[in-house]
This record gives sequence, structure tokens and C-alpha cells, in this order.
Amino acid sequence: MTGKRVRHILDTIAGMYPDAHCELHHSNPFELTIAVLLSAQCTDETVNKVTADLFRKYNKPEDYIAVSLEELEQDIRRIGLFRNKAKNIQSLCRLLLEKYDGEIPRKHEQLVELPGVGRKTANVVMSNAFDVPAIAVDTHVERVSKRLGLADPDDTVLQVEQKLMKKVPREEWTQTHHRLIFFGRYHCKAQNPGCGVCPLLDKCGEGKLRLKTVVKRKSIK
DNA sequence: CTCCCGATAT
DNA sequence: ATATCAGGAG
Repeated sequence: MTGKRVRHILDTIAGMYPDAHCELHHSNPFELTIAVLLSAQCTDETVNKVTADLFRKYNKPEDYIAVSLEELEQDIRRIGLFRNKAKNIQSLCRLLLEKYDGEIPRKHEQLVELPGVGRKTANVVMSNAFDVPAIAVDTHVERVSKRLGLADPDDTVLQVEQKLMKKVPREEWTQTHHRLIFFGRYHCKAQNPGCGVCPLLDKCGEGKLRLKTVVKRKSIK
């Protein structure tokens, strides 16, 4: 993996998605944290549908702990994994009020201590809400990075993050993160990736292999 | 590693 | 019917 090849990949996805951005609706760091927590194993679109009403009903940490656990569970039910997430949100809000005066902290070490907030969510909050360069490795970033050879197939998400940070200039981390997500979500999809019309096909071993398989299937029929 | 889990696409 | 979706905790 040469630096020139990395540059070519970054420039190509930059051309495809010049203004890739966070698609989770939010108006402050607290709302962003709640939205990202809710987004685990769920599409952004579904999260936005739920938070549209949720953020109208709940504004501050106090609001989330003022209701019963069961009521909050019902308010986020459509997201899935709602029992874990409702419990985490209430624990998160109590901890914010106890230790941080109800505000979302800025440091990575503080963020990952929050209930329901892991490394990926912490990186999203840091980069999107506080403008700290970070590469949050979600399912799309992991899949795309491995397909394009930016990481190895057996790498953990942490290893993928470290390899991307090493290969991508720091000032491009956050934007690259968003472009990799857009590329994975709208083009290099998990089930039906658009290999046939992919500008990175010649740089993608899996894409070529995948096209052969498709041709084979067609010829078998 | 398993479990949590409803909505959507294929 | 099955895979997948901006993961995290035990």
C-alpha cells in the first residue's frame, strides 16, 4: 500500500462525495451523543424519525431521568435494542449531571466512560461536535477499508482506525471518515456493491473477484 | 464470544 | 426468509 495509492483512493471518494457530512439530525453535542448512541445497529433514517419527536419531548439530561424507564423505552422502541439504549441514556444523563454539570465532556477518556458510549461514538462526538480530528470506525468504514486494502481482513476495528490514522493526514481524518461512510452506504454497500460502475474497481481485489462471480452466476442460468 | 432488537432491503 | 443497519456491555 503506497502513499500514492492511498492518495488516489482519497481523491476519488472526495470527487464522489465532496460534501459528505453527519446525517444524524442534532442541534448540540448532547443531542448528537444521544443520536449516535441510538444509531447502533440501526439506520440513520430510522434514528432521525425517532429523534424528531424525542428531541421535542426531551431537551436536557434532567428530562430523560424525569420519566420512568418504561416510558423512555416506549419513546425509542422503533430503534431496536431499546431496553439497553433506554437504560444507557438514563445512566448517561445521571452521570452527566453528577460529574459534568449536565454537559457532554470533550476528552476521549471522559467520553468512553459514559454508559453506552464506546470508542466509535466518542470519536463521532469529538469530531462532529468539538472539531477534534478523529476517524470513527463503524460498519461502513470497516467494510470499505478492508475491501480497498486500506486495512487487512482480520483487523479489529481498533487496528482499522490506527491504520487509517497512519495513512490519512490528520487534517483530513474527519472528512475522510464521512466520505468513507457515504461511499459504503450509497455505493460500496454490504449486499449489492456497485462494482460494475466503481471508479476504484481497478484498485479493488474484492471488486474484481465479485464481478467474476456475478458473471459466473449469469452464465450458469 | 453472545446478547440486545425493530425496521428495511433484497 | 435472511442480511444488514453510523455498537456496546458483560
